[in-house]
Amino acid sequence: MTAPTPPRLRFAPSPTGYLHVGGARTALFNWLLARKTGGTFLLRIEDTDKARSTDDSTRAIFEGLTWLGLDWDEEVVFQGANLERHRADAARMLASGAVYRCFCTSEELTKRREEAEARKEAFKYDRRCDLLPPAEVQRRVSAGEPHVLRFRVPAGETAWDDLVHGVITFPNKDIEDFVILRSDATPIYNHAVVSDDIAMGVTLVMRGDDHISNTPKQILLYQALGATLPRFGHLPMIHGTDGKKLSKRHGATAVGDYQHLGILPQAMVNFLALLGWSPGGDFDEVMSLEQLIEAFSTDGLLRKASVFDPKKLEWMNGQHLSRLPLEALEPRVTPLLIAAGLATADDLAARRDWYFTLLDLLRVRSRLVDDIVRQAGPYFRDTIEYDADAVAKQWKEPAVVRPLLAATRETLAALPDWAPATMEEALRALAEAQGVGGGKIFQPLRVALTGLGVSPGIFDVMVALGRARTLQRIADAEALLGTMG
RNA sequence: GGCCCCAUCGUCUAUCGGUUAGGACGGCACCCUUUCAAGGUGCAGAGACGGGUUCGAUUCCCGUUGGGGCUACCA
Repeated sequence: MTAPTPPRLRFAPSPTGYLHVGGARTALFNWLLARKTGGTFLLRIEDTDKARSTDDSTRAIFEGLTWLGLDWDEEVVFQGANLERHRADAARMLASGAVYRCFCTSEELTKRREEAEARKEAFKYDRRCDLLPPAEVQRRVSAGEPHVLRFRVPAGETAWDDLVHGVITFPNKDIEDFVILRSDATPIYNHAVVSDDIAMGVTLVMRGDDHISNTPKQILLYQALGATLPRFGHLPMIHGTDGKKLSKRHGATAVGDYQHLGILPQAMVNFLALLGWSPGGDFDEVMSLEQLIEAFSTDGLLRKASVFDPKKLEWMNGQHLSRLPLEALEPRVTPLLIAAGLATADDLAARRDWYFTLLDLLRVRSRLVDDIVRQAGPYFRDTIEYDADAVAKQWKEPAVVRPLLAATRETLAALPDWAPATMEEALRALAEAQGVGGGKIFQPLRVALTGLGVSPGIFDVMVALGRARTLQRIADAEALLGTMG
């Protein structure tokens, strides 16, 4: 036995959209394995389709990976920059006889394909150009006739021991002589991938299930190029709730969408990791990136496609929201608070302790980062808005509520200190003196202080608000109630 | 159509031949409680079907059915 060499892994997205959650999960598994084994995680942008590739997409991929915390170890490789090597590799295979020139135009091919389909036959390139006499090939090449390079698929079968599926075998007769170089001398996907993976020294190719049928072609290419085969592993797809491949019509599918929805990167990564992978046995599903690395193993990779459940993602996010150290949560919330016009960076920095206490209060009742911001208004604004439903329910009888609030205000104003225990004791005593239950005091008070029917515990609210503002809010409410009676 | 992959509660999963088939999300009920969350407890809910192999199959094999992917001079 030799000591296992740490693998060189890569994530190779094409910049034709945004970073899809499926792609993000593929990247994550590659990254986790690299971090777990001391291997190397590489990033390659497959921009050979110039018509569809955009700089925006490339940027979205970088931003998405960075947001998720998936860093890559070497300089990003842009596939488009390797054109000359792709051509040289193709030329080598032409020289060795592994590929041949094909003069069939795509129009002809399309026509033949349609005819075959009309006859309900499976279309496969018939190798007619491989049968051309060498002299004719020479003549047409000299005449400058456009042509592609096709790989001559040998007889036999192609198989590999897939990291997640075990042995997968394809009879070569089912693989057509595929194009590797277009007539404009640019490489086709499979060829560019193999050429680059060889050049980058990739030893383990982990990618989506949808690439299984590309793998035998790529293996043939490795062999024709005389290169050492990497290990292959095919991850199951992620489906929408309807069981179909996740796509735009399922709603948010880009990781950027979730970032904007208020999902934490920790939660996204945690959720994605558990889609198609399980550490096995009993375990706490809420895990940090570090814990994921620790627990990760290719043994736990599943074969079945999984359905993306936004509900569970939200739950997962709520868990992370509550468990994250406040120092780590703060930078996720602060920009949103500032953007909402509730506070300034200086203000928050100046009362950091107060701010952290408030965050701790609000995050328990939040699933999304935005939920925190949505609840924060009453603690920052000078004036509050009254929720109509809350008013209708808790201030139903102004003539009763108003004097109770006045008594509450006076009781609070007379308190020796501004501590929850003191407040509770005094207000419960007040309730008893008034012959009402605590709720009759607390609920209208909540509306007076926050304008809302729901909030953190009322004493926590008063501490967060401070004595002056609390008393002022109650006085404001009394005045408002006076106009309602 | 051809080739390939897949198959445990609605969803994510545990189980590596012997379990009352366990957990999580979601749902429902209850508890806690000044509201809402959080938390706690409980309930409902699964081995697609048919053959084998075996003393014994969710688990191994074959078939059927169902789902998915690929089938370009896209990636």
